[in-house]
Amino acid sequence: MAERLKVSPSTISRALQNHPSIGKKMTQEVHKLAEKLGYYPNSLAANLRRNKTNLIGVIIPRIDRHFQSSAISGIEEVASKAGYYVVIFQSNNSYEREKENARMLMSSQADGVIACLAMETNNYDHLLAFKNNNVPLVFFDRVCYELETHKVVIDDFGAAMKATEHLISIGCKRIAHVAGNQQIAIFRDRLRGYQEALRRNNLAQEDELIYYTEDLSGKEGALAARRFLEMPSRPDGVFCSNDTSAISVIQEVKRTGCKVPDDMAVVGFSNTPVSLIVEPALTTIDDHAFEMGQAAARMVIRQIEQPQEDIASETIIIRNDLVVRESTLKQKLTAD
Amino acid sequence: MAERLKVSPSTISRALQNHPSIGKKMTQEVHKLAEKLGYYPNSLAANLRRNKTNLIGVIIPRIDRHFQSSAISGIEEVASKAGYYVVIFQSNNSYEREKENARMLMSSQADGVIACLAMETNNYDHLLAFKNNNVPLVFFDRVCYELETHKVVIDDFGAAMKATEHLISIGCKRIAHVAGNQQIAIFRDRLRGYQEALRRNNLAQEDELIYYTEDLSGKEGALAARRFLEMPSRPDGVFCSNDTSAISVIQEVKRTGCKVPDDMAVVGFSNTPVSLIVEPALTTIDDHAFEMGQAAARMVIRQIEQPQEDIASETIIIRNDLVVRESTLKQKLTAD
DNA sequence: TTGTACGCGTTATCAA
DNA sequence: TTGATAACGCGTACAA
Repeated sequence: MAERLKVSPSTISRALQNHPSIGKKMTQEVHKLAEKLGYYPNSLAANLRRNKTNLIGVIIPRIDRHFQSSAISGIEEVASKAGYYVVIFQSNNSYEREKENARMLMSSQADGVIACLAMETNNYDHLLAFKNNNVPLVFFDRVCYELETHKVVIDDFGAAMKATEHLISIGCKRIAHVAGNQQIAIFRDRLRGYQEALRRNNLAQEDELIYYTEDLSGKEGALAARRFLEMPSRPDGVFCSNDTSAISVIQEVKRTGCKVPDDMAVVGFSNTPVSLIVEPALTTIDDHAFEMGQAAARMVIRQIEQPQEDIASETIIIRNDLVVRESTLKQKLTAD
Repeated sequence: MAERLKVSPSTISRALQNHPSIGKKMTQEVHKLAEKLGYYPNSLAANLRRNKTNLIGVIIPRIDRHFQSSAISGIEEVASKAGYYVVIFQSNNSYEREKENARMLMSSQADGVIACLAMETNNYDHLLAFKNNNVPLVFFDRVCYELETHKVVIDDFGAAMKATEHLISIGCKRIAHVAGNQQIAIFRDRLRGYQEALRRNNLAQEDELIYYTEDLSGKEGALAARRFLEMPSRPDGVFCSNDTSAISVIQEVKRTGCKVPDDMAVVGFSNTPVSLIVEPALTTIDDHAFEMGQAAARMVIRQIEQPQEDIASETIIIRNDLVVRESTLKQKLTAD
C-alpha cells in the first residue's frame, strides 16, 4: 500500500478519513499522494473490519415496471443522502429467485433490506433469516402480514372504494371490476374496496361483474373488456386494479365502437405515465410510489442507526389520491 | 463458526464448495448443519481473499427510463446466468454523481463495469481509473469516443436516415426534426442522419425546420410542435429523436385540430411502450435496448474471463428496425 | 482425506 | 500526534 512511501498504515488510514488527531500537513500530503497514485480504498476490507457495509438491499419483482422504478428512485434519494448505497435484486416474480436474492443479501452483509414480494411468494422462511440475524427489514406495497416487520403501504381498500364511489358519483349503475391475482393482499383489498363501495350504495354485486386475471396484463384487460361488452346488460363503469389493464379496456371498448366514458367509464390504479397518454386520459389512483420508497428507506435507516428502538412492527400508510381525467368525465358533468 | 461442532475450518470451507477431496458423507453433513444453523458465508471475506467479487457495476443516468431499465434487464439476464451480480448506480445525468459512482465502483472491487454516460459528462478522467486498474469497461448507447474501450451501440445515423426516408417515402416534402442535446453523440448522429436523408432526396434543409431541445422532454416536444404549426409553410412530417417528444408533438398537433398523419406525420425513436398507446400509434425506431444490455454484459464477462484476449477496442452494433404504425400511415397508402 | 498456518486490506486498540 | 499489533472471515498451499 501507499504507506511504503511515507509512514505507517494506520496513519494513512486515519489521514484518509480526516481523523482529528492527525497533523493537517500530514493529512494533506497523504491525500495528495493518494490522488497521484490513483488509490482507491478497498471497501471489502474496510467493511469486513468494521462489520458495516452501508448497503441497503432492495428485493423487487421487476425493475422495468414504472411503479417499482419510481419506488427505487425514492429509496435511492433518501439512502444516498444518508450515506447508504442501494443494491437492487430482481425476483422476476419468482419465489426461487427471491429466495436466492435473500441468500445473496445475507452473504453480502447488507445493513438493511427493503422488499416488495414476488407474485409467487407465499412462504416467508427465506426472509426470516434477516430477522434472525438482526438485519432490519421493511416491506413496501406487496407486504407480508404473516411476518412481524415494518411496512409501508397505501390504503388499498380505501383507495378502491374511493375509485368505485367516484364511478357511482358520475352516475354509473352497473360497475365491473378487473381484479388482480387474489394471492396478493393488495389485490384482495382492492376487490374488497370495490365490493364495499357497491354495498354501501346498494348497487348490483354480481359475480360476473368481476373478471379475475392472473397478472393484470394488457391482454387480460382486453379479454375482460370483451367479456363485459358481450354481456346482455352491459356494465357502464369499470374499476381496474392497475393502469395497464385499464388502458387495454379503454382501447378494446373503443375498438368495438363504444365510447369511453359515455358508454363505459374506466378507472385505473397507480397513475403511471401512460395514463396521461391514452385517449381519453385515464382516471386513476395515484399511489405515490416515489414517496413509498422514501418512507421505506427512512424506516430502514432508522432501524439501522437506532437499533435500541425495539419496535416490533410499524406500518406507514402513504396517502393516495384519485386523479380524475377524461375517462370518467361524462358529458353531463363537464358542464360544471 | 460452525466448525466448533465438528472438524476444522478448512474442511468446512471445502465441504461448502463441494470440493472433490472431501468425503461425500462429510460434505452432506456440513451442508445439513449449515442449513440448521442458518449459516451464510460472508462474501466480503471470501471476495477479499479471492480478489474477485463476481460483481458487474452498471452506471446509468436513470433507472426509471424505459430504455435504461430494459437494457438493465438484458444485462441482468446474461450476468446472472454467468454467475455475476449486477449493481446499479444512477448518475441522474449529473457528472459529479457519475464521478462518485465510478469511485464507489472502484472501491467495491467490481470485476467489470458497464456504463451509459450522463448528459453532462464531457470529461472522462473518472473512467480512466478502470482502464488503469484493468477493470473491463464497456459502454452502451451513450458512449465515449475519446476513450479506447469496447462499446455497444446502434447505428443512430443510419436509423435516423431510415426514419426520415420513410417520411419521404410516404410523400412528405417538408420534414422537420426535434433534436436532442447536441453534446451527446447519439443525438448528433440522429440529426446528421436526418440531414443526410434530406440531402439525398433533394429536400428543403432549412434551419428553422430543426428544433433543438435540452432533453427531449414532453414539454419541449409540445413547444416544438407549436413552432412548426405556426410556420407559414408548415412541415408535413417530423422526425423526433425520442418517443417522449414525438408523442407530445402528436398530442399538440391534434390539440390544434390538425390531423396526424395527414397534416403532419410523426416518427419517434426507441419504441417505448407508450408509442403503442398514443393515438395514432407512433411509428418509431426499435433500438432493442434489451439486446444492447445483453451484448454489453456478454462483452464485459468475456473480458473478465479471458483477459489474455487483449483487444483494445471493439464495437458491437445492434440492429434496429423501423416499426411503422398509424402516425405515418397516410390514407393514400393504407389502400395497399 | 483432513488439518495447520498464513494472508487478503482495512480499522480499533493500546502503547509510545 | 503517530506506530505496532491484532482481528474481521474466508481460501489455499502445504504438511500430515
